[in-house]
Amino acid sequence: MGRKKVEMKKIDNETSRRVTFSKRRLGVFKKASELSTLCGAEVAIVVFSQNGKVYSFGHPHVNLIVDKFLFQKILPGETVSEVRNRIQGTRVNELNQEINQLLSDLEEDKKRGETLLQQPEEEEIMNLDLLQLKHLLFSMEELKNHVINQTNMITGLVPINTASSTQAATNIVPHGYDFELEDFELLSSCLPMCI
Amino acid sequence: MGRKKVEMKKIDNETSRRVTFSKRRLGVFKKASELSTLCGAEVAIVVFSQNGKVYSFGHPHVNLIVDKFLFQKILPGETVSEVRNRIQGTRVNELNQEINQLLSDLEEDKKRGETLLQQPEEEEIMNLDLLQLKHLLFSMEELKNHVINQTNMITGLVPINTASSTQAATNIVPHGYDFELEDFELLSSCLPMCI
DNA sequence: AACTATTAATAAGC
DNA sequence: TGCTTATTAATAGTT
Repeated sequence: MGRKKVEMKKIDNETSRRVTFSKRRLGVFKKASELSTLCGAEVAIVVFSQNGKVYSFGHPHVNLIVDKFLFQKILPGETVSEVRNRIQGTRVNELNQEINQLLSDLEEDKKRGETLLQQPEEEEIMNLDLLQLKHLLFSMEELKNHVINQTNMITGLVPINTASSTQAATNIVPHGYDFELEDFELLSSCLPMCI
Repeated sequence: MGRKKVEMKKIDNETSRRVTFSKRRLGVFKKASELSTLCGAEVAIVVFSQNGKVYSFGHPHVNLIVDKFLFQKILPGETVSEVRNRIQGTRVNELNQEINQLLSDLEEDKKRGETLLQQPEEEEIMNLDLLQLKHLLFSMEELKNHVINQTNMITGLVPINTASSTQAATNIVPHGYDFELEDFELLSSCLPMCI
């Protein structure tokens, strides 16, 4: 949609890549807001630039929608296998896989004969998430205690001391130990499964 | 971009609203995939239709990016207050708030003199998230034990029995008790804060 | 950051 | 739901 038709491959020139990123990112956000307004839908978008800078958009709010996304799969009284079965049949995964497939096919076609230099990108993400998994142990202890304490305040029970459990978590993972990737599921895949 | 310019307000006719939703949703996904391809960015989109059906898109993958989004804020050794300060200055929130503000303003303008019947929508989401917060207690226990057990398997320590902690969580929340909204932060706001 | 020549998305119709 | 076309909207290249 401009002076020239653009090839659907990564833009080489860094300057024009940045400019295009800014323009199109805003474009996607605008389209998303229109979708939300016109159709009464809830939309959340998270974008990471190549430099790792994050941009997000959400209506009514990113966090609300991300929460809903992470926990929608859990229904009261549902067993793990029931959840798995239900999720298998959802159109989400179909659509997602379909589009990712199309993307991959397209990229494959374009890359014939080209040297591909942006391979390590996905691995970096995995490593980043793994690093953060270590923090998850602490996070979960803290969050759990927060929820428990809030609950107890409402129900009038005695609050639980957070110090002990945090200490416990500290002892579980030897400092400096690096996890193996295949031993963990990612949080967003794992959390909804654990009922 | 069609035979007629469309007003930026919710489409009344349900049939055409659905058609537009399908078309534009795909449009947004396509734009997102192009952004990803052209600029080497990572993009995740989650859309909930008015009927609560969820559609998602992500490159490299929705879950990967959502994880990264939830946990990006935690850096090794960073304290809670440091995280809070750093997040305050991030451009994410600025942009997000800016666009949500524009959206709100636009809707406000359009709604002058109209009866607004879609108010309860946001409240529904809140209630849904609250319902699921109850499950969070169980989820966290299970996830914690999963992570701990995996860790112990690697480090050669004795695995922990998951039954007892799940039982403990069961006792904390009296069955049928409804939490008060203001007593909880949403998961995606809360988790990254708990170091 | 603004400006246009073009392309791309899509509203309406079938 | 899918295809077609008149039109509008997004944006690539330029300044």
